[in-house]
Parts: sequence; structure tokens; C-alpha cells
Amino acid sequence: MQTKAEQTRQYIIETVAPLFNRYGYAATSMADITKAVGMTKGAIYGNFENKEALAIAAFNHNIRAVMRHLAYKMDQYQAPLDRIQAMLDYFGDYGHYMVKAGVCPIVNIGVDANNNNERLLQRVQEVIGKLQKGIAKELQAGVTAGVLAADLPIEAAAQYIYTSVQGAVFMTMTMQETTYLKQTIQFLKSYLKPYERPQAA
Amino acid sequence: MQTKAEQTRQYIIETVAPLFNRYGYAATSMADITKAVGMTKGAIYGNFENKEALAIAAFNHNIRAVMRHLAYKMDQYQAPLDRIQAMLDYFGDYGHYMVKAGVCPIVNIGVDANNNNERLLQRVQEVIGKLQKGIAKELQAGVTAGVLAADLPIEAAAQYIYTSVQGAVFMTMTMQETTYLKQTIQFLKSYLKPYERPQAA
DNA sequence: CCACAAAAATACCGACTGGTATATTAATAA
DNA sequence: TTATTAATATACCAGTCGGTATTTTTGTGG
Repeated sequence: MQTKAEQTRQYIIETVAPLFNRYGYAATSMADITKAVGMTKGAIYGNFENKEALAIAAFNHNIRAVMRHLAYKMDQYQAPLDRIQAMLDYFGDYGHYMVKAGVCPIVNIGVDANNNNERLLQRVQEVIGKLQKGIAKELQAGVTAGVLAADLPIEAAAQYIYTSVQGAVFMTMTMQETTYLKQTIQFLKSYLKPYERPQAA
Repeated sequence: MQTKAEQTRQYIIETVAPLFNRYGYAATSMADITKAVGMTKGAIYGNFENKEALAIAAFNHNIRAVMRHLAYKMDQYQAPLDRIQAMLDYFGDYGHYMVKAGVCPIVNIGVDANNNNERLLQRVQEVIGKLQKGIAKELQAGVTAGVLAADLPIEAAAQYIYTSVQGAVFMTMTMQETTYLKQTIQFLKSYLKPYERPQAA
């Protein structure tokens, strides 16, 4: 059984996560937070060391949600090519999530933390590294299964895919048009196509 | 002949531009500005309506510098393929500029203004549109000259190129590694290669 | 029901925010 | 040299920032 404080802590994180997600670290004030949570600063600071600790908890919460959703979509398939397809399609649909949730936490928090907030930036870097490694893992599975050509430069391709998607996310955010995301996914798919060996399954 | 105020105005813009470039809009305070400029708020507000107007002027200054540099590099060539090559190489070297100047104004200001500052965001959108259109123009010149295949999807390719570069810029910024930029340019070059018809020159 | 501890509210802190009205200084034209 | 205007400095505003010491309320085991 979780204590009252643990419940409250969780409630605060869940309530505050969309705020940081949408407005970034600096532009989300403690006043915004207390207002949204419906509690006073005493309660917040009783549960979190400071604003940064709260922001990191919120960021982790947001990322976990995205990761879980992505994993769910991919785990509906076993075949490597299908999983990769599902992954790219999820990224392509990320625009919907962004419209719903505001913006992309990685872009928003990443830029925001770049010159102000070391711990937060470090956490963003960790998450990016993990996502990129996840892409590489899927590509590797494809090569191992023989459905992707052995000369596919796995690490470089994973980095390229993640970079492109991140660019498309930024563009979709800034230009407020989902075309960027959709089209980038198309290009990435046609990049991978020459490497595909579907009959080997 | 320019008046004293015009000189001062220019001096303020040039002095303040790197600050906004590095720290973004919100994180650059009037105190930072007066300190860097070596003048008081009275002087600043005598020359600019408010902080936002100053930020826009500084952003324009930063962008003009980048654009001028890019144009200079490209104008050393006439052949479309050479010009495109020069353009991509400039983007690839953009990491050096970022290290020198802090970060990328488009990414930094774009994200910063996204939820706070309508006029500034609008200006960023204009600049992105202009850059993207510039890329399309170069590709079109290549197709017209017959050195790029006629089936190159010009608009889509320009959008894709710009999006990828922007993603690489963000990644280079956030991860503090220039690999992202370098590698993305390589991928973009190999994307264009199949469309090249160099003998037609 | 009471005692004790945990949790949340209140009231406040100093520093800083962008912005402005007014005073002072510097440039310029007669 | 003097009157006028342009340019800069000074001093201040109300509001907000993140953070905290203290008090009050709430929950809980005996």
C-alpha cells in the first residue's frame, strides 16, 4: 500500500507533466504548477526537492508514456520488417500526439535545458541515446534474420533515422504542419527499401 | 550620413544578437542586455519599442549573417550541381558556426517563441520558408539545366533536405556532437546522387 | 478519543522581471 | 552663445520568480 504522500507525489507528476511538456522548463512557473495541481507550494516542496527535480520527474513520466505506446505498437508484430514499419508509422503519427499533448518533450525540454539546466539536459541526452539504440537494435534484428541486407550500416542508419524524425518533429512543431512528419517517414521508408530482403523470412 | 541614434541602434543589435542567439528570448533578461551593451535601460528603450522588438531585430541580424555567408559560399560556383554541393557543405560546416556563436538561432528562437511570442515565431516561420524555397530554387536550376533528373520531386526534396538539416542541427546542439551534422550531409548527398546527370553540363 | 507524526497551508523572503516617467547630458542649429 | 531637440541616465514601479520557516490541518496507530 502506498502512503498518502506517494499518492500525492504521483498526482502532482501527472498533473504537471503536460505543463512542462507544452511550455518547457523555464516558462512553467511554480504559480502555474500550484494552480494546476490545486495545492500550495508547501505541498509541492514537501514532495520535491525543487523545481528541477519536479521537472525531471515530469519529463520521465512523459517519456515513459511515449515509449510505452511505441513498444505497444511494435509488439503487435514479431517479424523485424513489420516491427520497423510499425516504428516508423508510429513516428509518422507522432504529430497527432503532439497536437494532443502540446509539443514534443524532447525538443522542448532539450532546447530549454541546453543553457540552463545541466541535470535536465543530461536526462534528455540519455533518452535520445536510448531511443537511437532501440532503432539500431531493430535494424540489427532485421539483418540477423536476413530480411535486411548485411551491408546496411546499422549505427549510421539508426542515427540518420532518429535525426530525421527529430527534425521533422521540430518542423511540425514550429511550422504547425504535420506534412513534415508524414513526408519524412515516406523518405525514410524509401531509404530502407533497397536493403529489404523480404523473401528470406 | 547616419545619426547618432542609428549608430547606437546598430551597436545595440550587434552586441545583443549573440546573447539571444545563445540563450533564447526568455532567458535573455534586460539586465543581461544592459550589462553587455554597457548602457542603461533608458537608452535601450529609447531605441526599441520593447524587448520583443529588440529580439526580432537581433534575430534578423543573426539570420542575415548566416544567409550572407551561405550565399557567398554558393556564389563561388555557377554550375547547379556545384552550387548544391556548396550548399550542403555549408550546412555540414554549420557545426563550427554553432560552436562559435553558441547555438542555432532558428532552433533556439523557434522553440522558445513557440508558446510565448507570436511575432517572433512568425518571423522564424518566414525565414524557414525562405530557406526551404531557396533550396527548391537550386534544385529546379539543376533540373532545368539537365544535370538533375526531371523526376526529382523538387518541393518534397527541398522540404526533406531542410528538415534533415534542421534535425541534425538540433541533435548536434543537444548531444554536443558534430557527427550528426556531418553524417546527415553524407546521407543527403547519397540521396541526390541517383538523380545526377553530370555529363549533361 | 487521544497522542503523535505526516502532510499541506500560510505568510513571507530577497532577488529579479519588463517597463516607464522624469531628470540630466550631449549634440545641433540659429 | 543660446535655445531646442535628441539621446542617455536615474530612480522607481508593480508584479513575478523560486524557495522556505512556521503554523495549521489531516491522517493514523494505540
